[in-house]
Amino acid sequence: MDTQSPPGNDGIGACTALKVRKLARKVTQIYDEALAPHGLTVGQIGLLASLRRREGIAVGLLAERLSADASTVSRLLRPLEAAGFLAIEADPTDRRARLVRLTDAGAEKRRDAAAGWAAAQDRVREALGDGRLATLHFILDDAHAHF
Amino acid sequence: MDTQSPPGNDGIGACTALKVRKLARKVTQIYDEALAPHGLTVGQIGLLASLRRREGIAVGLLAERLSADASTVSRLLRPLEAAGFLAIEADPTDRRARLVRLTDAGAEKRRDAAAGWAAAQDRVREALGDGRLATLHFILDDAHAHF
DNA sequence: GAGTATTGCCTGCATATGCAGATAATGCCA
DNA sequence: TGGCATTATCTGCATATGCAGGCAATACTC
Repeated sequence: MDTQSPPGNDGIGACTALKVRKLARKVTQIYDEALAPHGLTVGQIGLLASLRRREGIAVGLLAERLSADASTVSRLLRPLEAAGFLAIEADPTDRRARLVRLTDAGAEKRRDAAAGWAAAQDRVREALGDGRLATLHFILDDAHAHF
Repeated sequence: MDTQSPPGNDGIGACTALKVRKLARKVTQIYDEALAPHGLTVGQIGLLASLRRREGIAVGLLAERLSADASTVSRLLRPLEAAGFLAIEADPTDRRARLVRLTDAGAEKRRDAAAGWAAAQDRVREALGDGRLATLHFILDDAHAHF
């Protein structure tokens, strides 16, 4: 036959990766749209949320927390530093490391943007329903624990 | 307080977008690694799986099926066409449109790479378990129906 | 049939993302 | 202490991805 598998089939129409990637594209749009008025993306919010004001965190550790590549994080920092939302300084005890911490402006921006984030979160919650969303989170957390 | 929300909290640690994106990055790696010996990425497999040999499909319709932007699809086609896996020709009835169809080589490559795809799929299945994976698919399909 | 709106696709621009390799600073061991 | 492995980060390269805008072809309206 010359047919591709219809969705729902056990062929590639049931590809976990494609389904997850598709949802990732979609939710990224939803969150970014809601956050656009605040001038942030969902990735940037996540990054700001991983920082503290007093204690700086090394880029590598930050990458680990975000489950992203250090080089990716390194570049994500640039615009946020330029915007004054975070400060980066060399670790006095290890001059290879650069410690990243939230500035007051960053903390304010984070609080400020939380409303947009919550709106997006609500929109997803409404689309899926409380139960489904909770289940999804549970499975995602579980998956992250297994990989 | 100056703390970021610990994971699992109702703060940004519970961000659906970040969780989904993180999993997308992870599964992409798993599938791409398994497909690398076949010279394909998971996105390319998905694209090939959406094509037929006889009937060409317009780029826009293809993009719609893949829930991706037409410009993205347009560019994804390039290397696959260059590799001879798909053929693109102008639609005789509408010269704006370009019809994409699978070549014999493309069909063979698709069959060939199916093994790698299945291996990745199995790896994810093992990590999550049959039940969780089925539930995840169900929720993802449901989500895609709601957005 | 001319003028306008719509459609289909592509290119330019921008971000996200990861890998491999380069650099610099540390750690370790003879 | 010299030399080598390790670590932390960054840069270059590549793909994925979307949006805005541009071009060409088609459809619609009067």
